[in-house]
Amino acid sequence: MALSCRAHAFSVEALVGRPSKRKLQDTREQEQSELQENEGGEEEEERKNNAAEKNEQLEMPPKTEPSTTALSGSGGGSGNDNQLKSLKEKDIIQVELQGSELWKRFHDIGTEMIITKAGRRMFPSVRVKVKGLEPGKQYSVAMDVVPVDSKRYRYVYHSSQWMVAGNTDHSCMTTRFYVHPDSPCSGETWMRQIISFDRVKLTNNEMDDKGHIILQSMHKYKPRVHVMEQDTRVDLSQIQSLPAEGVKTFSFKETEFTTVTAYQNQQITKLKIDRNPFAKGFRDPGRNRWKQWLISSDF
Amino acid sequence: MALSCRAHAFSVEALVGRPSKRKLQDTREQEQSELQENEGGEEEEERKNNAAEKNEQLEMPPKTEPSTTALSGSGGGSGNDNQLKSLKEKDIIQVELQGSELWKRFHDIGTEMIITKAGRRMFPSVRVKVKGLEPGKQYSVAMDVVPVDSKRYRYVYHSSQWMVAGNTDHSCMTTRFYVHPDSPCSGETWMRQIISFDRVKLTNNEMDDKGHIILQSMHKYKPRVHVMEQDTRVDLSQIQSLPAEGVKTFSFKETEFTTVTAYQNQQITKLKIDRNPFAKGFRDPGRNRWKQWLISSDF
DNA sequence: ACGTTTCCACCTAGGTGCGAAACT
DNA sequence: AGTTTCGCACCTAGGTGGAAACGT
Repeated sequence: MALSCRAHAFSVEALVGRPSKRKLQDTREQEQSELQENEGGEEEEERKNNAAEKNEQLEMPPKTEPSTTALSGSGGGSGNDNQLKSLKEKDIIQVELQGSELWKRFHDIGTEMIITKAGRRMFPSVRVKVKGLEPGKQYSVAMDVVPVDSKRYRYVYHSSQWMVAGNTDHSCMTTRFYVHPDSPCSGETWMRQIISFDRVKLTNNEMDDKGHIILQSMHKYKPRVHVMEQDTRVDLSQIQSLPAEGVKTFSFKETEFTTVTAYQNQQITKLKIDRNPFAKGFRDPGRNRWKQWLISSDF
Repeated sequence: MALSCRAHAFSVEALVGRPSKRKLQDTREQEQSELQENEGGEEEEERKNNAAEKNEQLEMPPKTEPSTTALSGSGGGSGNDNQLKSLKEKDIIQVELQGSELWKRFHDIGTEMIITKAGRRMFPSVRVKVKGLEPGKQYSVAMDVVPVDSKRYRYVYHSSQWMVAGNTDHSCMTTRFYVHPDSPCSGETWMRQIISFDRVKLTNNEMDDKGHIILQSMHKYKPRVHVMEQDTRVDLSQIQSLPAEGVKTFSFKETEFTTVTAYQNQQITKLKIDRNPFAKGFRDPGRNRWKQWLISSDF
């Protein structure tokens, strides 16, 4: 493996599968506000290649909640609300998405993320706050991106909508895994700071050797955040799959996105330009002023 | 303490003192050059850049040694030569300074490092290769900067020399400690890469809260590299002092420097401008061309 | 047609020494 | 007089989307 100690992205065959909690599908919106989609780590490894049978049609954009928190009980599956409330908050690992307002604005339009051969950052990026860790215990925090379904999508301009255009060819799909550079770190330190995954890069290059997360274009994905107990002395730079135990997984509906190599929906382009500091050059007023400069100055 | 998990610099009261192994002081330089050649089995790969060296008109080009290696026996400091030679190389942690040619060129003039309130990087920066670690074991690698003596210095222009100008007032001296961001990491991974401390910043602000290394201006210092066995589960972000055991410390004579807030020796300035990519704007040819631009163009 | 790649102007972010000003 | 600070022009390094070229 050509990854250096801090390359942070690793192949995880075992995680390829999509979420199989189908009965949550329609209630997912509420879960976002109450408990998000928490996927208990323990039973993740057997989810391999459940083909996505249905879900062929697009869904209506969900209504947005102001802030988003995901809880994790002990076991795995999203426990129910009452049960969770009966536990002390300290005992429950809780992950709160930062910047969820912006995420929701994108989500309402239909978030698109550009992927390139060299690797492209996400905007918005995944940023979370964690609560309920044991202060003295060591944890690692990681992120990956998993398919939402096995469909290929196509953007229909005249209706400004994404339509199913076929099925995924599961050729060389290995899910990579970005370990947050601060890992491992004490629960106290993790909880004191905002955990940002802004350096994560997405690529469509299946041969990528820079440790970026490999995705297929024109597919729907969602990022996931994993909080891992680090009591055993495993070297994260070496492991090939998630530890079976002591892993809590969180995801947020509003962070779902469709991969593209060029933006399809112009509203997305506009919002990106408007909010991403690096795109400031494309904000309107006085654009192309330099051309007039060029005209008026002679060499 | 306001340090985040990866701020990497920590107060270490226990390390405040100046080096006490005085008998090694004068022989250290020989150790450097002798040891780099002995048991010369597998360190041949680093000989690449010698030919590319262009020598400026400055001082005589020093007969450049390709690299500088320091060995560590069992104890804390640099063990003695004979004893080391009797051990197998694999059992000896060995740290080789990268870029020692450049360091030596600065050293021959009298290296100066600028320190600022906001924090200033070092140039050259400390970069090392480590050998002799146990591949599977976990290590952390750190750097600190310790006084060479308790003297205050002054640069005498007409003789181009640094002269003792008084003694240090040991007021608020706490040695800080920069833990390499890859820590902790397996010996295998550490040995596979060049370990660079180029993000280290030096400051003269005793109140610094950004984790930079705090130094006093007009004093002589030397950087040290520490290789720490990480078998115990200590959180480096929390510790206040170096572990007593399992730490090997290395330093290199040619990395000594004098702290300044503005360069004193113009030969140092010239060499910095010549070699530091960020100072390219001060390299001579066509400098100030933009002014003529300004004159010929009218607004 | 449609999707991808490449190059580019335009940004952010931040590391240089300079030189004037300020400090002591 | 010797040091330190600050704003600055000039860099490196790299993240944007546009637009044209390039597949397929």
